[in-house]
Amino acid sequence: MRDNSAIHDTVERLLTALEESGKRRTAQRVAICRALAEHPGHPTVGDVFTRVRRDFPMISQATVYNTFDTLQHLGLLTQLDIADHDHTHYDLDITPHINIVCRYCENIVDLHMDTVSSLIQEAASRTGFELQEQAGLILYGACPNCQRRRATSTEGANTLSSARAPSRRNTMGINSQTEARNR
Amino acid sequence: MRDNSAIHDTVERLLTALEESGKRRTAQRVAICRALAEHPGHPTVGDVFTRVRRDFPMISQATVYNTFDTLQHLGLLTQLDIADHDHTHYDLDITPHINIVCRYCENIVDLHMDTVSSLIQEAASRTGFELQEQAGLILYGACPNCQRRRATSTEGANTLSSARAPSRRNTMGINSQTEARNR
DNA sequence: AATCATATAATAATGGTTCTAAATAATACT
DNA sequence: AGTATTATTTAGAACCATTATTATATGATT
Repeated sequence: MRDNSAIHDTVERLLTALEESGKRRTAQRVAICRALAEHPGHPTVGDVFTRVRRDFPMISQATVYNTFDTLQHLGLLTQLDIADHDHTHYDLDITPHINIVCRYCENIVDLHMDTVSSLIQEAASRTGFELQEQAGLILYGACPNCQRRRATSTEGANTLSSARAPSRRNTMGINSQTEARNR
Repeated sequence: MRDNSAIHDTVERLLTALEESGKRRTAQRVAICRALAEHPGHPTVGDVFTRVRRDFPMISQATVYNTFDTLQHLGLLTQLDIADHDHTHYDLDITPHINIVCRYCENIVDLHMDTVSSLIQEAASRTGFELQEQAGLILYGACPNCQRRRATSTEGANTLSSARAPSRRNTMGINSQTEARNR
């Protein structure tokens, strides 16, 4: 979702779905969908609002909230309520995956694993729930950088160390994305 | 965690940990820990505050917030930020499990599965994160009751139906906690 | 009992999100 | 085209869970 054609495709996918559900293709919605698609990580309403306002100075925050809400109900956007974060994050990746959150730098990393989908299916089977496949599971911990940064202080309890240091980064399903902290 | 002796043990476990960390065993903290242990589900600050105030009319909400915060930092309490819920929930169950939330009635059900722990370990291994084992993963969906209640309306998209109807059902009252044990 | 650090209560402040009503834009209809 | 109708947006107020503040109270220590 980095290069221009991919961004354009994503924007069109969102807008087409909006129109098919009876919503109108307004200039504000186009701008909001574009800002969403261009954002590399897990944007907040504030992130998108700030970006859209550059081209659209009169836009209201409520419009961003409303558009996010609509996209969410269409299943195109997942809401991520992350413990201790001031703002709600959103995720355009609606495939089953894990969002891993660093407790210290608040970065969010995507991890795609086949087992997530089967875990959800088994959970649905055992409980009788209809479960959202799109849900991004959230796990909390300390990222490698913050582990090093805190290496001299006392080791926190109830954490699970990784078996090995990762030999390579940003490969496989790992989508490492540094987000500016919105405060 | 239902009968009196189990509740008492839980309360003592919390208070002992508080004291070992240098905190005092005050009457307010005893009452708060008792209310936590007595609650069958995933209480909010308001739940505990309301309960404690019956025996302790002068208690302040801030005391509940502060005690929860302390217990959380000791790893004895997990914070559950559930999307679209007005209040933050808390969970005394610090074993790895899944919290399944109904989008319609807002009930929360616990599901313990062996695969959760291995999923977390694999995620840690792949990303280099130190991950909290205690984390309760959150999944969203529709509980069996609400599925039936909505059977006549349009089927929502992006849901995953369970393979079979659950063999045993539990009453889905407010704050009911279903314990689906892994065997 | 005096001292000192910690804990609590009461209340104010914060701020993300939601709500409201009026203005505006887009579509449908003549 | 012009008008009616409906959806959308805007601006700002309101909401309310949570956090911060501050004075008072409590408990441990000597």
